[in-house]
Amino acid sequence: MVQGEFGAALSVTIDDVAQAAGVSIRTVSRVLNKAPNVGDQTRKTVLETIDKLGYSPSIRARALASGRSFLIAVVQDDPNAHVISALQRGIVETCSRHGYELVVHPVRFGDPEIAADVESFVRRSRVDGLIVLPPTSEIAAIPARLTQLGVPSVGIASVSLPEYPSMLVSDERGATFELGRRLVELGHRRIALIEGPPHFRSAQERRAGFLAALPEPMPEHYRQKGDYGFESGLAAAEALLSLDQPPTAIFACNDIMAAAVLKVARERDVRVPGQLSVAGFDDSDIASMVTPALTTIRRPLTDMARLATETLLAMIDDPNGAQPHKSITLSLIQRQSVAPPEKT
Amino acid sequence: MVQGEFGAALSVTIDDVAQAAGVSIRTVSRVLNKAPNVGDQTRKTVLETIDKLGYSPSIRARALASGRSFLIAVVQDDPNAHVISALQRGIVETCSRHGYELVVHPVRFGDPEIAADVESFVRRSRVDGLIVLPPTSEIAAIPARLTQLGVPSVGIASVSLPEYPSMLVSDERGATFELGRRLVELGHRRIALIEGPPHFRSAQERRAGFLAALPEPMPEHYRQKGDYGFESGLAAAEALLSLDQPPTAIFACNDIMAAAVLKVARERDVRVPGQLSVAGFDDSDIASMVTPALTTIRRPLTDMARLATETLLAMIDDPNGAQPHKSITLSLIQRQSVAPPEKT
DNA sequence: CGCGAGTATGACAGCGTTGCCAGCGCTAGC
DNA sequence: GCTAGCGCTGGCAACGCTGTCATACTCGCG
Repeated sequence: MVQGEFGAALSVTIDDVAQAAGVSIRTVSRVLNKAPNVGDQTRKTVLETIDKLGYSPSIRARALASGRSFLIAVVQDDPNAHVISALQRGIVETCSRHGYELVVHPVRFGDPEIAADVESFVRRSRVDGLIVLPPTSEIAAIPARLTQLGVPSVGIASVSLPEYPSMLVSDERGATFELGRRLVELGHRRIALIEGPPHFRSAQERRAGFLAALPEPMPEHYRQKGDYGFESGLAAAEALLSLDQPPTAIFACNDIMAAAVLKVARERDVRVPGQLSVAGFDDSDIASMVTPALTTIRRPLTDMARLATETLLAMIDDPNGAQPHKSITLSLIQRQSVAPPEKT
Repeated sequence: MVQGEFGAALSVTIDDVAQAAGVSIRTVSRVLNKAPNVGDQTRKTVLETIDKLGYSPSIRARALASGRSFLIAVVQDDPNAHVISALQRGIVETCSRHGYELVVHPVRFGDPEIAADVESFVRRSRVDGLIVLPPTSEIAAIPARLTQLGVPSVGIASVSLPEYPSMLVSDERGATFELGRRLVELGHRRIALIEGPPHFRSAQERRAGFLAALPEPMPEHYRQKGDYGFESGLAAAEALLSLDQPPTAIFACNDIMAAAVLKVARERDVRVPGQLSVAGFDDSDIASMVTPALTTIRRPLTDMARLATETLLAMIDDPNGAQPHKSITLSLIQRQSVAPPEKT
């Protein structure tokens, strides 16, 4: 057993510490867990010994003995690196503040076995709780199974699912409503929409909020289907800009498709925002990199992740204390891609 | 104890299975671990019982008993969501094929305590091995400590560090050399460079390869400092395009800065690729979303991650079998932002 | 001066698995 | 016919912690 703090052997155990400090392992354990009823002098001696031997407790053994693994997992699909990465940042940060580690478990949204897959993952890894990211968080079967297993979970989504013991709901509908109203206020009347994948609840929310803000129903040919991918945005933009009466404003349900609109507009010499206003959703990196910079809607992803994680850890600490679903208001980021329509 | 595959209690243990199958727990364990010397009939009975009870072994207990946690970790900074996410995808995929889970441990590149932080993380979590992503993989103190602890690690970087028991080295220098030569072949003579952060080895490599390809030394005022961020790209592009003799080609050391060049060029009505060719590095999502689409260099990130993970798992299985460092060749992706210079 | 209550510590038994070794029955070899 | 050797199985002791309960000691109060 190597001595000294640096490079101490990985195999220093609680027994070594107890022996060196002249106390029982139970007392060392108490010090480690900041339990009450330890004498000041004893605590001091133990801490010094721990330091001297370079001991760190084995999370494995602790897990087995205490029934808690100090591991939480994040369940994610990854259609959008920007979103995942911002969320992960908030989760990990909160985890490490509380002595937890984060395990990532990617899944595929379309997989019919997805709930079974998550269940088997939880059984194997024995994580203490899960955070489920969108769009996977829209699948009710997952929280249903987790609750049945007695494993706490928090979902982050745009709609509230009763199956989740706790959720963080971002009000995407409200935000797109606000965006829609803003376009109308600016004087736009020929307003078009590029939708997200129809089986995503978030896409439905964004559409519903936006449409509700318009003074009259949107004509069918102004509603284009998209799948959040760049190619689909290109196709939709081509279709819209080829119309006899092209729109003066387009809301694409994410920034990637909005970027595609900008590209098509540029190729066709349609001036943005003069002839055409364009708005996106997500405030991803590209929103400020394209020309003109995109007006878009921002979700405070990292903060949401932090909040979700705090909630999850609270549920783990107190399995009975109910955690309410919380709603998050989003903000409209105004940049250069939206302006009043030019007079013709 | 609930019966049936779906929703079986989390607390079915190996004892329950052994009892139900009429064998000892040791035999169940053997079946679980695909150990030899188990009778066909016995194995069949045990497997059926496992299935019937919906049993899955506790990774925690297994970790304690076997000395292996079946957890590996990825150490990452996250300057670039695209890169991290592509790498993570490859790692996780390989992990789950081999029954491992992935723990993420984010760090900050500039943190002077970074090696100590990683060490303490490893001690606590007792992961079986680590994959270190760039740019953190350029810090030699990290593999040095890990090796001392006896924990296998694999680094992914643009340069080979002898401290790593195994590395995956992407030949960024070779790739930017090729890009430089290509620009020269096209007839460019006034060629400029926007560098990455000087303390990143990758940035040094990209610069060195590119400069080596040019027929003569690059004038100082054509070499602009950047930090891989969009803002720094804007500033560098402004400086370059304000020169009396502006360059006819700019290589920005990542796509984000290259996108910034495009934005500035557009604002100044500099035609790309006619008056100015622009190249980036990474082939990130935005490379194909900007107008014109960027010529850039692609690292096969997901494949690299898979390979690194396979290597790590092999090292875990056989701690003595040396794993050589491997070099990866990168490919030049030609899009619309590069063309021969216009005759003047 | 005795006793109850509170504080500090330790002994012991798990937690759910695997490592190690012993032992069973059977076959092959002399 | 006896034994060595092999295939299969089980018993027991870890692995490094925490939970629970017991114990020793201290203090204050009637």
